[in-house]
Amino acid sequence: MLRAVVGWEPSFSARRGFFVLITLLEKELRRAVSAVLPDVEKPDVRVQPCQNPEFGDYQTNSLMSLAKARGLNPRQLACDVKDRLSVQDWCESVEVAGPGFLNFRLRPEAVIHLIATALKGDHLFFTTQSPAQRVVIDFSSPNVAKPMHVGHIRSTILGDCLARVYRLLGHQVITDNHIGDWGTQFGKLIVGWKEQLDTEALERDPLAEMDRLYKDVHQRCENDPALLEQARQELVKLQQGDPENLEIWRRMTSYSQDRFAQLYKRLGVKFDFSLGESFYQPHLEGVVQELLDRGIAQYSEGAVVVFFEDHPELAGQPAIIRKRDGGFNYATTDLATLAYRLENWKPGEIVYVTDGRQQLHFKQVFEIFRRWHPEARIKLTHVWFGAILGEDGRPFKTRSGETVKLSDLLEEAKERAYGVVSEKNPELGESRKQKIAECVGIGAIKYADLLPNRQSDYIFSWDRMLSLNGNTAPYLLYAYTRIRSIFRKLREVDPNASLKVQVDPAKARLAAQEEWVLAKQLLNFGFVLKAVAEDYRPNYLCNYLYDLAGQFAKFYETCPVLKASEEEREVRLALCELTGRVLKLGLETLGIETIERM
RNA sequence: GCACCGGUAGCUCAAUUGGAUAGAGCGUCUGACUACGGAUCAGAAGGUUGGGGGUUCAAAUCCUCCCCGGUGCACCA
Repeated sequence: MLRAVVGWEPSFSARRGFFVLITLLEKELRRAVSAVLPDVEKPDVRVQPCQNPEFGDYQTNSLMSLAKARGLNPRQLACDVKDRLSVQDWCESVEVAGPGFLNFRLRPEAVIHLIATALKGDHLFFTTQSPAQRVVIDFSSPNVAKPMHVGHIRSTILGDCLARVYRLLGHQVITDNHIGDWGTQFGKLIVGWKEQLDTEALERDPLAEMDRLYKDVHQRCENDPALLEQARQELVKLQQGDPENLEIWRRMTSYSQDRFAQLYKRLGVKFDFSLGESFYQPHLEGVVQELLDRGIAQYSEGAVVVFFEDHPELAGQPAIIRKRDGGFNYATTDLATLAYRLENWKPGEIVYVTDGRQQLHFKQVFEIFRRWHPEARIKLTHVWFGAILGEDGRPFKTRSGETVKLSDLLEEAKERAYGVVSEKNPELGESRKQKIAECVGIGAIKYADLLPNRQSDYIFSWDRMLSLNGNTAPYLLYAYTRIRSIFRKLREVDPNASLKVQVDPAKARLAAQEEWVLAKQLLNFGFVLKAVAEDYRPNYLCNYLYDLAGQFAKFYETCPVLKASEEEREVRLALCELTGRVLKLGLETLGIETIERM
């Protein structure tokens, strides 16, 4: 590896597919650590960008924890490892700093090389992960006969985003919408349907009509035991396969699915499967019996229950898998679902995206499943999120106190975005304004949802999410349109300019500070995508894109592109082009569509 | 009562999970050549990270005890 540098000739060809310098450095560091400490198996070494450019471009802190764990002098270890490193292809210096940091300073040639190869389309600063995994992502899960509301939006947007990230990184993703299409609510719904269905209203807005029926019967049941009993009877008949009730159920499901499909289309969300709760009904009896047979479950107070007395966190909180009346509940369904997925799809991981209130439920289900299938090598992950609150800090509701329907929310987003676009850019044609409003409005909602740490509650604010300043979808979309505008203008300024931007790595220089900073930010795209996948946290990507857009804005202010000399223009156009590509792909990965003008 | 999650600038949120000087936006104040889209950019002010104690080279982050808030805890999903 050590060799004289006579004209810079990268050895990347020997490492095809590695376009993330951090990954290369980590690999080389692991090799060096193993050389210094031969008994360390697969050392856990992580490299990250320096937050303070004075220290360098990348740093590792891992040697200090490694030294600590082994009672070594951390600074000495850092020096030893440094001596064994051969990273001169990519770094012009490696320094030991402080108690044992290792700081790397990148060679400009290496950065230029990555810029040039990215322009050619060889990569976009990330690599697919290997080995590829098969991942099932379970999200959205609306209920039949109820309108989707804000409660579903985070699951839908977060789950869709995670699916996109995993796919981008080369994993095989199966998305499955576990629709709530079976359960006790159908007793009341069928009573309402038979008694007072308004067919016109049903045609107009089926979910609103079914919601009305349910609420009406539900309310009357409060002080009408006879009606409640009637609802129970209808439910029993449905469960026993009564043709009339089954037909009503089918129609309700069908109406709901149509309506869900409209919303998903508007949101750009797709599912590979929509296997609802009803799909698993035939399996539930067997699940309970098997858990009883194996001694995992037992009878208690007439119900079938699983206890976790030896489990510190779950002790005293049993899970019911069959009710005293013989009915099953959602724990049973989730267990049957898990078994089905394991057997038919053989995934390496299943990710459940739901709100935080279901934490206990999934802990129980996962624990039962591990007892039931101790041999299964599968990672089960509950990706949970906090609530959406109104500006008063209480659960997000309409003025009249109703939950906000998702379709209304999307429509309002579009209207508000339309207002902003019309004000800023009144000369645009009507259809273009409509298109922009749709993109900006939906994008703003999605972005506002993905930006906060998913585990915290967040306050929903139209003004903030639609602002053109700050960390918002409109700001990022605007940054993208400015880039596109440069390329439109380029053809006016220089009709002969090639549409395909290229740089000559031998001649190109990142002379200005702003160019250098921007280029290095581009390089970190892959690092961030990986972090998003590891922690199931799209907000890392949001923050990365916001930083990228901010660094582009500074570059744009200080480095003229079209007015620059030909030599300068080449590399600046390259930075514009690649920033545009990363912004576009990054936003797409968040589920947000980009536009050329706004 | 038990369990889980949170408390960071006036407000809304970050902080690559133990790293170097805790960062953005809004709001407040001051600036920027007629400006490749000003829907922008630069700068200032603003902090004992709820409080105490501990662990160590290093703590918003880990341990412990309090205070405050949210959520969940046997037949709804």
